[in-house]
Amino acid sequence: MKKTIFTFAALVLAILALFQLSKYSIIAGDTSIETVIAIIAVIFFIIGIVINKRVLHKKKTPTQEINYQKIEELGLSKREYEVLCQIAMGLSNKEIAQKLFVSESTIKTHVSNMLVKLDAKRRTQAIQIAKQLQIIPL
Amino acid sequence: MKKTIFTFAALVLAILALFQLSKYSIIAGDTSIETVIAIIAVIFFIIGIVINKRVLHKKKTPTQEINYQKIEELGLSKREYEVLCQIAMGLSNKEIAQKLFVSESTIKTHVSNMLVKLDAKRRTQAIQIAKQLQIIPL
DNA sequence: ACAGCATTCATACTAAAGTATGAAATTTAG
DNA sequence: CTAAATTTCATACTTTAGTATGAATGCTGT
Repeated sequence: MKKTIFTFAALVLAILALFQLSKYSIIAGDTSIETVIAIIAVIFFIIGIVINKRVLHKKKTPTQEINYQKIEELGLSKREYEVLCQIAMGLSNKEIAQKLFVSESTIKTHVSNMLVKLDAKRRTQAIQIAKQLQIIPL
Repeated sequence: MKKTIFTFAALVLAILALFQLSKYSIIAGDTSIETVIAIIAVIFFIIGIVINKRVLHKKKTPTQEINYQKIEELGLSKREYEVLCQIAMGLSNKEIAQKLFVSESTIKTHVSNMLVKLDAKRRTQAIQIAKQLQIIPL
């Protein structure tokens, strides 16, 4: 954060200095107005690009947003969605049952209902569809 | 493409007009040099940001690079890798067999060998591991 | 209170996935 | 050319996945 403030301050000072320099150059008559304007234009053009790049780089966290609205549209219940996520993690029904502290048959019920709602024939297809619909993280 | 050329031409004309305008304003004496420079600076700053945004937007194709070296490290054969990709697409063994014009038992063999090499217990886990290793597209 | 939904579980069944083993044909690299 | 690896396929078997049905419990909104 300190670095950001320092950089910003330095930038402002540099710009002010540039302004003064350009003014004196024009008054002194050894530089045309067009040249000064062109230089200023190029410099700020570059500054614009650099700052934009910085900003975009900051939010370069490809955290795939989850489409919660889609989950509701599909009518997926909380439990069904939990099971779907565990399936995507590569767990078996038995493992999911242990993780969620329920019986395997319960998981089977959830899986079966979830498959119908996602219009999938297999759990692997459910994973594929869920990723496409962006309802589970990549 | 025509739109790009037209936009670019319009931009250049606008800039030239701006230059002339600023020159006359200064000569006429009803605008200070500082003001003109400031306006130019802001305009080019914005132009820089806009152009940068356009360029970055073009290559906004997050085409996940596939780590082919990793595939070799794992000792996955061409066929095993093909099968892995089809599994990730959500296909069953039977469907994969039809797609690759071989018998289902052949696919089973490939799957079994692939699972060992990926150190996975199930095909869903294989998908998960393969994504982590970036050997299949997201 | 009660209808509706989600969650839980069981049993019984079918289908798909995965393992093990053996073997033949093909490709590839030395 | 030969050895090693790949690809192919089959059979038999075990395990996991998925379907169908029925039922009990608990929560929620009207």
